[in-house]
This record gives sequence, C-alpha cells and structure tokens, in this order.
Amino acid sequence: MNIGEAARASGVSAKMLRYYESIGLVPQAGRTAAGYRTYGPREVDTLRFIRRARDFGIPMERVKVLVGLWQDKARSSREVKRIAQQQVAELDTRIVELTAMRDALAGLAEACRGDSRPDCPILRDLEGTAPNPSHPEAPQRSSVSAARFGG
Amino acid sequence: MNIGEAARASGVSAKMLRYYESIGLVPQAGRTAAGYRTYGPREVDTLRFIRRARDFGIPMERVKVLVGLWQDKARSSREVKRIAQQQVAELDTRIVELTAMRDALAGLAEACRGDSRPDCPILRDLEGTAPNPSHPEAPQRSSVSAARFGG
DNA sequence: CCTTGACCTTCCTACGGCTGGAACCCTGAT
DNA sequence: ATCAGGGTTCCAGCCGTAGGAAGGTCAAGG
Repeated sequence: MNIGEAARASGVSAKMLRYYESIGLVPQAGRTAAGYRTYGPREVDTLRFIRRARDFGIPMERVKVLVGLWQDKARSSREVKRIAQQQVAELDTRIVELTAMRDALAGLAEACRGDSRPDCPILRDLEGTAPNPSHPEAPQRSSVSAARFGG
Repeated sequence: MNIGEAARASGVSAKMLRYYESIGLVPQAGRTAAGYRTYGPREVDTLRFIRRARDFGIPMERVKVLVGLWQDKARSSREVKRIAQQQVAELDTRIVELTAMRDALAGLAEACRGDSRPDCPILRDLEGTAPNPSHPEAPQRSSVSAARFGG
C-alpha cells in the first residue's frame, strides 16, 4: 500500500500522514527502493484510530498517549478512562464558555430592533462604559468570558 | 498616552495593538517626534470595543465590520443585528458539535471499568472496525462528527 | 522506445490570533 | 553618567491543516 491508498483506507489525507510522521505521532513508514512510503493493514488501523480520536476533539498530545496505550495490549483501562474523562471535562468547560457567549450575544440581538435607525444595544454593550473610574488603567475582563476562540 | 498606557486602559496588549494596526483593524496611531505611538481616549474606546467583541468569540473579520458600523453614527441597526445573529448561529453550530463529542466520549468513559484490566470500550470504539469490507478503501466519516477543533 | 497521466517525493507558504525574543532607541530619575 | 523601564523594528513560533512548486516513478498504451 502506498501513501494514497493508505490515506483512502484510513480517512487521513496523505498530507496529514506525512505530517504525523514528521512530528513522531506515527513511526516512520517503510520505503520502497524508489523512496515511496509503504503501509500495511496494521498502520492503517492505527491511522483510523487516530482519526477517530481527533474527531472526538482530542488534541494531538493526548492522542499520542492514547495510541501508545492502544498498542500496549497489557495496559490497564484506568489510564485510558482518566484521559477520556479529562477530555470530557475540557469539552464541558469549552461548551460552558461558548454557551455563555451565545446567550449574551443572543440577548443583545433580541434587544436590538434591527431597523433603519442607528440605535443598537449590541454596540452599546460592546462599548462597555467603564464602571470604575477610580482605576481607569486597570484592564477589565469581559462580563462574558476571557476565553478566546483560537486559544 | 503611549502604547503601554493605552494597553492597560483598553485591556489589549501592546503587542496586539501593534498587530491590529499592522492588519488595518485600527488606523495608524499618531507618533511623537521620537517615533512613539500616541493614543487618546477615543482610540482606547475603540480598542475596548474590539476586545469585548473578541470576548464574544467574534472573529477578526466580523469585528472589523462591527468597528466600522460602530464608528458610523448614522448606521442602521439592521446590519449590526444581522452580524450578531450570524455569530450566534455559528456559536450554536459549534456548541452542538462539541456537545456531540462530549456525550459520545462520556458514554464510552462510563462504559469503561477503569481498573487494572486491559479491556476498554473507549479504545475498542476508537478502533472503529470497518463495517463494510466490500469497499475497504472508501474513507469513512466518524460516528461522532467530522468537525475538527482548530477548524 | 516514448509519452501520458497519476502518483510519489521534498520543501515552502499560508491561515488565525496571538506570543516571545533580539537588537536597538528614548525617557526620566538618581 | 548611568540605569531601569519604557518604546521601536523585525523575525520566529505555536496548532493542524491545506495548497502548491519542482522533480522523480510507475504502469499503461501507441
């Protein structure tokens, strides 16, 4: 199997495949005499595993650990469960943050008439008139959340 | 006000301030004879506006439009509302995706005993045994979601 | 044999939204 | 004169992925 076939079989693009190898997420693939990478069903299984883990929103670093555990037939399930639960907790945090943003923004949008007049509570809120003029130079965190998207 | 003072007053770091200027999100600041950037309360208000918009998870491109609308005293509120609603819709999509991931992963974690034995439904699910061996080379999307985090 | 076209190889670039650092200049106080 | 703590520029990196250029390889057909 060359890289294209492995990509189609695993759902991981050839581009990503080379990338995963470069960062050491998967071991270096074998090579033909001409330098083509070669893959077997074993490698494809690993790649499919990785892709599914990524689909769960599990970051690369954690995926790396999981792949190791997965390949270790004698591992205990304790560690795997711990990682999964940690991931669930982080997803929860993220969901709470996004929901707070959503609700705040939706509330503002609802209060906005949305007609040809300039008055708009959305913009008024975003202006965020300083509530404590005694410390005007102190950075103030948003009423919503300090979390940025790209994090 | 120099850049450091403006940063403290607005909650936007000096680094970001220069960055925002470089990408044209804010106009070029005035300069002293020595080349220092200078800011007034007007600019600080704009920066605070931007920071709050970012806290709502609004991406730069949209923030750029909002800043323009905000500074245009004669704008209609229609456009502002539209942008806010679009943002709410995108947040909703994201929340749904993350929630699906969370629930799927939480379900697996619950089914995992988490003891010293190696058996673990989490890993078994991530393996994702191919259901249609007649087309083994067709990429299969996850049962959860095709969405990646970093988008 | 030669061409075609699909594939492979490497390396470089970009994205968004920052953050950090190097190397240097300016300001205000001691 | 010296020093800390600003400021200035530019350059590089993060993450995970996508796109492309330039060139080597493979299998088929004329």
